[in-house]
Amino acid sequence: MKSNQSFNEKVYALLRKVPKGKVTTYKALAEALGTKAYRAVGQAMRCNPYAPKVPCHRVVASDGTVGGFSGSRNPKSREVKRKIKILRSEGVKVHNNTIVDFKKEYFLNF
DNA sequence: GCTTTGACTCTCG
DNA sequence: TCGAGAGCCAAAG
Repeated sequence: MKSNQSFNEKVYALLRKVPKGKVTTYKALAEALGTKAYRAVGQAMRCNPYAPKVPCHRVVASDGTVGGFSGSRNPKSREVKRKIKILRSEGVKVHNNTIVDFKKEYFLNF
């Protein structure tokens, strides 16, 4: 299998598979790709060339905490806050930077 | 082509 | 229960 698309693009593809109102984790994405590059997935989000197509806000930590990137460290950015707002709009309940019923909304069946 | 970093995760103390 | 360290892979310099 040749990697025609870059690793990040694969992540975007999987992330795009995530239905609306559901969330996933970096681990799930990495595992789905057949690798353990959890961090590589995050890096793809960091670039996030496909902003609307790649809902990085739907990606959370394995613990279900949204914090982990520019949010906990930069509360002033409150960028995460906006993402949380979107998640709530999608139907995902988020409280205290954490996904409510995370396991319930956890989507790993790509 | 090697080194550094990174929006992570897991295990040990 | 919380904190620190190691491991893993990939992209960028």
